[in-house]
Order: sequence, then C-alpha cells, then structure tokens
Amino acid sequence: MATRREQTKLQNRETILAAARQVFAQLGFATATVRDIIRATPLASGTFYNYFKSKEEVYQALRDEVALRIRPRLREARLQAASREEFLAASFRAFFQFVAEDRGNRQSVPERFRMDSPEVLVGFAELREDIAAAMARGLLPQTDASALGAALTGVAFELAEHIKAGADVEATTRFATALFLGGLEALPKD
Amino acid sequence: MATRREQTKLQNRETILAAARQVFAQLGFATATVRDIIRATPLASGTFYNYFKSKEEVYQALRDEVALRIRPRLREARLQAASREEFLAASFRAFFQFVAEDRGNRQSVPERFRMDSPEVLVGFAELREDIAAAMARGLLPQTDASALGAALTGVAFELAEHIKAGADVEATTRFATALFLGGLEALPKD
Amino acid sequence: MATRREQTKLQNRETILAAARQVFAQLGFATATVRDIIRATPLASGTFYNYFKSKEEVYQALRDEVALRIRPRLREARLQAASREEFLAASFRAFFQFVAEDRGNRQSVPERFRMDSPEVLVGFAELREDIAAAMARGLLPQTDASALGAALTGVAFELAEHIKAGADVEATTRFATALFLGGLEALPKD
Amino acid sequence: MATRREQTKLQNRETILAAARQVFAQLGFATATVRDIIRATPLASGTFYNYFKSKEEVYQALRDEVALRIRPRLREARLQAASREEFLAASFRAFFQFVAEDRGNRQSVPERFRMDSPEVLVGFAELREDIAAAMARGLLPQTDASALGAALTGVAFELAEHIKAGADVEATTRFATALFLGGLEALPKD
DNA sequence: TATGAATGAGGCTTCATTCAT
DNA sequence: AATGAATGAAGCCTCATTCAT
Repeated sequence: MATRREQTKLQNRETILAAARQVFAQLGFATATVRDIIRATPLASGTFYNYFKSKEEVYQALRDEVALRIRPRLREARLQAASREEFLAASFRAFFQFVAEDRGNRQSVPERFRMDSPEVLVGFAELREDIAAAMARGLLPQTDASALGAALTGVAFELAEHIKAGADVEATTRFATALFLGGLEALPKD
Repeated sequence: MATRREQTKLQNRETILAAARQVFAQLGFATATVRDIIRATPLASGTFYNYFKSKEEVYQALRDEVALRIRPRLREARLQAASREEFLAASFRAFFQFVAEDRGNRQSVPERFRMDSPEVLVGFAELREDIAAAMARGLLPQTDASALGAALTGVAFELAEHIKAGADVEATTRFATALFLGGLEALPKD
Repeated sequence: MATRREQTKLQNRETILAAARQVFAQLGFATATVRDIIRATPLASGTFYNYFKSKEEVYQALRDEVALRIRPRLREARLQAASREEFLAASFRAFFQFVAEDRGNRQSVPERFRMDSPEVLVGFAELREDIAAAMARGLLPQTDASALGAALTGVAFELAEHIKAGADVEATTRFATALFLGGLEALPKD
Repeated sequence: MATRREQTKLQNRETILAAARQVFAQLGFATATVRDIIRATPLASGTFYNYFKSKEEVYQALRDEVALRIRPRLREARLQAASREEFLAASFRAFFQFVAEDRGNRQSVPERFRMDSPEVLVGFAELREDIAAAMARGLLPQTDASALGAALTGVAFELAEHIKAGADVEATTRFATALFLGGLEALPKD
C-alpha cells in the first residue's frame, strides 16, 4: 500500500533529483554545492541527507537514471543491426533522439563531455564490446577498434551539441552515418 | 634601472602560472582553490592578487598561453594545405603533436573537453572560417560546414585522449585522415 | 487489562536505559548523543521522547538506579557499625564490592568522578550526616567532619579505580581502613 | 625585534587561550565548542584556526600551561623533603597554594577531576616515582606505593574543592598531613 | 503509543579576499 | 611590491526535537 508518507518520500526524492539536475546543468558538478541543490528546493537542509549522503551520491543517482534510459536503447540498436549502415544509423539515431527528447525536459547529460563517471564508462565498455562483435560478424571492417570507438564517440557527442541547439535528428544522423560509411572503407586495415 | 624589479615581477607571474598549471592538472579547475595554488608557491597569499584577480583569471591566462601555442600551428597547417589529404593530415598531425608534447611537460589542457573559454571558442571560429575557405577553394566538398567542423573536432579531441595515453602520433593521424578522406566523399552534398 | 501495554512500556524504558548505559560507557556522557542511544535500540527516535525529555534525563535515571543500589548498602554499613574499625571497613568494603560487581556487568559509573548529580550529592549529604552521628556516638573523633568526609570520599573514589583495574577488594579495604584508623588518631581535634 | 604584528599575534593567542579557559571552566571540555570559545573573543571565527587546529589543541595548550606551573613545584617540594612530615606537608601545601592562587584568576584546573590528559598523567607518574624514591630513602614506609599514591591524590583533589570554596590552605594542609602521618604508621607493610 | 521523516539551528572548517605593516 | 594574519561568508554535516500518520 502506497501510504501518503511513502508517496511523500518518493516525491521528495524526485524533488531533490530535479533540483540537482537543474543545478548541475547550470553550475557543473564541481562548482555546484549541496546547498545550491537544497536552495533549489522547498525542503530543509537536513532533509537532503535523509535521501543522499553527499553531492556525489545524487550525481551518481542522476547518472544512473540517464544511463538506464539510454544504454539499453543503444545496445539494442547495435545488436539488431543487419547491415553496416544500419549499425551506424541506428546507433546515431538512438543517441540523437535521446538527446533531442532531453532537450525539452532538461533531464539531459548535465555537462558537455563529462565522461568519467562509472555508468558512462560502462557505456563505453559496451560500445567497445559491440564494435568487436560487429567486426567479428563482418559488419565492421577489421581496424583499430579502440580508435574507431573514440571516433564514433567524438562525433556523436559533438554533434549532440548541434541537436541540443535544435538541429534535426534525421539530417544529423544521415550526416554522421554517411561520414563513417565512407570513412570505414578507407581506414587502414589491421 | 627598474629591470631587476620587472624581472622579479615576470618571475612571480611565471611562478604562479606554473603552480596553477600543476594544481589544475592535479585537482581540476573547479576543485582547485586559490589557496592550493598559493601553497604550491613560495609566495604569500596577498601576492597572488597583485597578479591575478581570481582563479578564473589565472585559468584564462593559462588557456591563452595554450591557445597561443596551438592556434597558429593549426591555422598554418590548414592554410598551407594544397590537397584535401594535406588539409586533414596536417591539421590532425599538428594537434596530436601538440598534445604529445604536452604529455611530457604537463602543460596540458587540464580537463578533457572544457571548451568554453573565449580563446578556445576563437579557435573553433577559426576552424569554421578555414573550412568555409577550403570549401571555396574546392579543397573540401560543399557540405554542412558546421557539422563537419563538429565531427573533426570530436574526432580530434577524442583521439587526443589516446595520444595522451601514449598512442602514436603518426598512426593516429593516418587513422583520422583516412576516416575523413573516405567519409567526405560519402557526405550528403549541400 | 492494561497490563500488556504497561509491560511494553517498562520494557521500552529498560531498553533505552540499557542502550544509554552502554553508550555512555563507551563515549562518555558529553560525547554521547541521543541519536547514539536511539541507534543502539530497535526503537524509533520519537519513542525516546515518550520516555525521557533529553539525554540529561536518561543520565539522571541511570544515576538514580546506581545510587539506589549503592546508597542503602553504605548507609547500613555505617549505621550498623559497632566500632570505629567496623565503621571504616564496612563502608569501604561496601563501596569497593559494589564497584567490583559493576566491573563485570558494565553498569558502572560511566565517568570517573562525575559527582555533581543530585543523587550523588544526596549520597554525600548522607555521608556527612552519618559522620556527624558517628562523632556523636563516639565512633569517630571530634574533628572537621567536612574535611574528613572529603578525605574518605577522595580515597574511596581513587582506590575504586584500582578495583576497576582488578585490585582485590579485601586488600584494598584493609589498606584504606588502616590508613584512616591510624590517621584519625593523629588528626587535629576540633 | 618584537614588531607590532608579532605582538598582536601573541596577544591573540592569549586572547583565545583566556577565552578557552573560561569556556572550559564553565561548560566542561566535552560540552564546550570552538564556537563558544570564539564567541568569548572579539576575533573572527577563522582566526581561531590560525592559532589552533581544534578544540583539542587549545585544551592541550591550556593543560601544558597548568602542568608547567604546578609540576615543578610539587617535584621540588617532594625532593627537598628531609622528613616524612615535610614530604607530606610540603606536597599538600604546594598543591593547595596553587589551587588557592587559581581561585582568583580562574586559570585553574578546569574540571573537577579530569585526570586523563597526558600532562596530568605525567604528573601522576612523577608522583609514583617520587614515592618509590622516598620509600627507598626511608622517608615513607614500605607499603603499596600505588595505593598510597592513589590515597594521596584522592585526598589532595577532594580537599582542593574545599580550598576552592575558600578553606584555609594551612589548616587544610595540617589536616591532610596529620591524616597521613598517623595513617602511614598503621598501614600494612609490604 | 510507536514511528520515522522533516526541520533548521548550530557544529566544524576552509575559502577568497583585504589590509596594515 | 610583498607579506601573511584577520576576516566572515559559506561549505558540509549532525543533532535534538517535532509532528503527521
């Protein structure tokens, strides 16, 4: 039974997370303070600590949320791909769509290129695995998997900024896909 | 002869900048404090303020230094390019070499992808200009210049991490160059 | 039948007191917090306040318990004494035995020489009365009753530390008794 | 050269120590807070930390001061003693006089019977040594040195309370001396 | 009566900055 | 110009206590 109290608890947690999202987006993780988060909330300072032990912990929770939403989508896109084009297009599209959705509700990746949290690192690890698997499947050419991963990531994140600024998802996906489709042919073979 | 005094002044400025470089590299910009910088210095706390108004200002100065060293090299590489391949290869090589040099003396870009300082933005602007010029010159195909700039930037910065981790400059340059050389052909025309 | 409820109440009170004893013994009164006590309990924080208004009040209650156990014994020992030696020996023995018992079950006086709680003060008052009575009975010489009380108390408490550290009750009693037996003869008469 | 600044520094240190003395005396060590000390001072909160790292450190400094003043006096009294009576009387007198002096300027042993600081423990160790030496010299009878030390200490501290309350130093010294002079004769021999 | 989340005062400490020397 | 102590705002966090359920 979801009693009133339990509801309030969930609500408070959400309130704090929402405030943290906003504050991190505005100030960046390192600059933001727990106080800033609390101030962006109608709650008392002590209440924060009933839900999270520290700024790090909220951040973690936020990250987990984001990663939980995006990672499965990316994975699926990559695993289901039947052709090289699909592999690339589906991946970019999934990512850009995600960013576009977030554009509205500000649930987004707080900082441009803050890519060292555990969750994100797991995401990168998954990408590397999937690239290796795709190479094995013949979907991608045998080349430096690590460099290829970096290139894909770099282009994706950098174009994501365009998406955030209002660029079209499909057009951007086409651009990135074409770039790699052509580029992969030319890459030095391992 | 005011020279002695002026020398000391320059020296103190350098002392502070060196300390700041070290501290930012170790703690990151946001975590580092003015105190940390002063502590890494034989100078007194008040002295810091004779040279810089705040942590931000030292950071700025550091950025300027870096940009001053890298930007002309990039510009030159791009302007002198006689062919598409040279345009790409020379740019990537200049950037990766710069990063590789910094690898040693720790003068490096403190944080991964902190690309919002004025100096860096100027760098981006220059890139956009040069891409437009290259398109006009027929060196690059007519495509979305902004997206292309983003893709180049993304790949460059992301592969720079590989360089920092010890990857070979020439091999990495070849990889990035081949990727774009092939990719550019396939890009949707504007 | 309100008995069940009353039992629970008593039980909760005991639970809290036991936790407080443990916590005070470990952290000392001033360092210990109400939270610490609650944490050492299966009860909720609010419940504490159904039984005690504050940390001070639990402490008081604990004191009262201790005093309730030791004071009658001391009183009886002094009142029943038929000779000076018995007066001294029985008093010391009663006190040292009590301390020795506590040695085991950790119900002990948490802090060395915290002698300002009302209950303890009553104990001192009783001592003074009994000394005066003993002087009247001729059991003790006519001397400064207050100073004598202080001396007895000082020796008793200080030797109690030896008892806590494992010293023998009888030997310690003999020592203290002999000291005062001899000393009383020599005291300046009032 | 004692520049103005150095003087101010010394003065501030003294200001803090004085405030700490007062605060500890009033609230006890554990209850007192750094804030309390600062508030008893015209200084800013941060200034405290220019002089002491923590409450513990001020306390230590205070202890050292007290111990530095009383310990040599006690030592000398005991070492110079030519007779048993002198040994006892000089010791008690030195201690009671010290307490009496402090009565006025509130520099006193802050808490009744807070006898576990390092400095105080050194004082006890010295007492034990001196008792052993006095036994060797024949000044004190061969008996349980540790128990004797405890008895002396207990009587001294407890009677010190009388002194603080205004009792006469000489009379109290006579009382304590007589007690032990008589008592020592009667003690069980080792 | 028991619960435990919410509250906000208040503890400790570090920080950027000023300013007398 | 250099110094470094003083300042007090502001960070983090824990605490005692209340109060709706």
